[in-house]
Amino acid sequence: MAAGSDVDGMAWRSVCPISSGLDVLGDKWSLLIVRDLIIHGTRTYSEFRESPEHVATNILANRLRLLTSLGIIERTDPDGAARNNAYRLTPTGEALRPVLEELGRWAQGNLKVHHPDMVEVL
Amino acid sequence: MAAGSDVDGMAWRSVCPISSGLDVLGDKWSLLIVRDLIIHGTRTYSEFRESPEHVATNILANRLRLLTSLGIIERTDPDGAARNNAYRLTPTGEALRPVLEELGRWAQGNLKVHHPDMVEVL
DNA sequence: CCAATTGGGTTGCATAACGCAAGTGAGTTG
DNA sequence: CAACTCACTTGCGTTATGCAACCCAATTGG
Repeated sequence: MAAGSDVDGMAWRSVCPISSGLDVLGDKWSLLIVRDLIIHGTRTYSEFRESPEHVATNILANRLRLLTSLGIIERTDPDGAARNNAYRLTPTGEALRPVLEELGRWAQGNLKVHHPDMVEVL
Repeated sequence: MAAGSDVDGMAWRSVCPISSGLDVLGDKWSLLIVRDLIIHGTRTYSEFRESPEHVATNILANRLRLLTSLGIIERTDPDGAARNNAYRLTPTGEALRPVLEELGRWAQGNLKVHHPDMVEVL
């Protein structure tokens, strides 16, 4: 287990759903992976790396492993070779779409004052 | 500037609103502070500390400063003494309610399998 | 059929963020 | 006016992040 991101090692801070959602998704990268999959449908490791935020490869591999173990994403061909094997959202991951929509809407409405270059997407 | 959390030091990773929202709120504590204010209206420093997730005091002070500098929260009496001075949401902070609602909804529908003790709130 | 390339990672190490415990200092209470 | 809160700050060890380099199997080209 080289760099384990095991769902069984997940430490839940409380019984609150919001807190638990943040235990899983409360970092700067996980929801960006979900965003890319919502936009593109499927995405390979290299394609994730080409997104404008430029995630580091170790972080990317770690998050893909974690999101997979949580059932949020899955490989398009789970038995296939590593090469050319893309990721896609599971229904659980697809269910995050409203969260991203609200977050994007909030940012567009409330962050332009601090970040004027921000654009419209989704 | 003992432990500066300045909005001018904010590093935006890209022009994407979702990415920018995560630049601001993409950690395990900021949205929990917003949650407490949505639930309780106002909250003092000590009250935040009593939430079940038990945030460390330095992190709490840092996030309160950051959220204040971004205009997401404010002090109820900005000119008053530090003591008994509570925080509340600004309209920008209040606008995060749908984000938290969707996150909570998602967690309740999709995380119970990993975290059976999770309860219903909001 | 073999050398070079590409895709999908892992590893090492420096830096930054987090977490805990203890301390500080102004305002309040007894 | 001494003890006690409250709202923080500080120090320091641990964990996470970020960067660059490396690795190996599967193609691809000659």
